[in-house]
Amino acid sequence: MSAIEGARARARREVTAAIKDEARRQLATEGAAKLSLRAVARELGMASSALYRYFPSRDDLLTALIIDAYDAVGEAAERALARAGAAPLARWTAVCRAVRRWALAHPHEYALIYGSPVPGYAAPQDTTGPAARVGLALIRVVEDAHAAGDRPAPDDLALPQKVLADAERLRKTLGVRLPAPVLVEATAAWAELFGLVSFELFGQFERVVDARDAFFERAVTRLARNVGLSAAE
Amino acid sequence: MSAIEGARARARREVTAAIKDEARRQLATEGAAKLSLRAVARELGMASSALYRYFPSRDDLLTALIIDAYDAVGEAAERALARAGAAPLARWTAVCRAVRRWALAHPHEYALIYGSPVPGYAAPQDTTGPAARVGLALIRVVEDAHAAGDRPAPDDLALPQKVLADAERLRKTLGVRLPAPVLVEATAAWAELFGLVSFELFGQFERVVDARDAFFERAVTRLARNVGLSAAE
DNA sequence: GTCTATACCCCGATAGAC
DNA sequence: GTCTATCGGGGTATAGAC
Repeated sequence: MSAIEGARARARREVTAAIKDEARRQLATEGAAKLSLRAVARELGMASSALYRYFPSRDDLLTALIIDAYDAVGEAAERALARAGAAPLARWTAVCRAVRRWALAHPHEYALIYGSPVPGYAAPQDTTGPAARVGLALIRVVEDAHAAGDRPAPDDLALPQKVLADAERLRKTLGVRLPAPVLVEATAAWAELFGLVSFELFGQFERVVDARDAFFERAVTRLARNVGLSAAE
Repeated sequence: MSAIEGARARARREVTAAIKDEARRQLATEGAAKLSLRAVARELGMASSALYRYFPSRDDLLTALIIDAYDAVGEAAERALARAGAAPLARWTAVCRAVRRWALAHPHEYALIYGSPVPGYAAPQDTTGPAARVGLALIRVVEDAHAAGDRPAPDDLALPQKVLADAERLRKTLGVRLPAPVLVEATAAWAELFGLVSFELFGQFERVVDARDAFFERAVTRLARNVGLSAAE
């Protein structure tokens, strides 16, 4: 009986995976806005109505793809961090590079999570955890460097009360051990990192930046400096 | 005769404008990927086939919307610059603020040009001119500041040959009078600025950054410093 | 330049048989 | 859990009359 249950569960997992794989393929050709259960079913040789046993609606399939994508880029970032050495700048660069590499390898999944919101689709709460993973990896790098000593953080810019309040809240909810000004700087660097990647992926660098690898390297080194990690170590 | 021609031309311009207005409205509810000539025609009380006299295909309408959007944000940036005073940092911030303000006021047009590419749509060459306007406004700020003296540009980061070559090419094609390292830094700041705006508009700051205005202000001040503009002046 | 009509496609979601 | 059939929409694009 439990063997049968196991077989059923496995079959269900496999079909679910096949549906998501095909949906990801269609993300590339049609885009998230036009993701269609019928087209997925057609390609899989199933009746469209059968898919509703796996995903109760189109939006649920979309949600699954979004969570998977956040998890994939988050895992890429975390693995890069685990493989990196001890030098703070090298760790920072490793995470940034991993994000860009994943994005270049999965442009349509990247667009799904970091591009324009899909009209009519409202992200459920379940995506926020996976969505935070890259940011947390970056914070961890800065945190470690900071814990290892010195690094007075170039917080010579004015820091308004409200921004400070955000940072303090984040410190608590995420358990970050980092001075608020540094956390603010890290948050900005997080957004700016994705600005670089998005511009490259979404075509803004066409006829502007050709040496993409080297340009990116240089830019994230600057971002590292903004959060208090210097090259000289 | 020429009065008739004038009337005809005016009518054509007006209908064209009405089509684009309605299309922009639909951008908001359906997104660029689902922009539909039929729906536009229906809303305008025209037969769908009549629209083909104005835009030979859906993609041509899309192109018109894209060019308009680039021109609108570009003009917002340029007007902000024209109104700004002489202080380099203030000028930089004014342009950044204008971009963000326009984006917040026109989120769907912003998504159209800075969000995920529309699948199956290939941007024609005509968009590159308008697309460059914001970047050029930013460069002009740095250029003026640089021409006004000092500002040794913190180019203490390594600058590979290939990146230098890109910068030199840009210097020539755009007629920029700026040392290559500074131009590289400005290009990165340009992408990073839109990273900040996109994260805010596309929902990544949800439950992360609440004090959006102040956070943005602080972040673009940092970007200004990255391109060699300091607060102390 | 606008219309109707048409060819030929697409979709999400559900009902009910097996 | 899969199917067929169905409801009730949607779309691009063209032909040909006016």
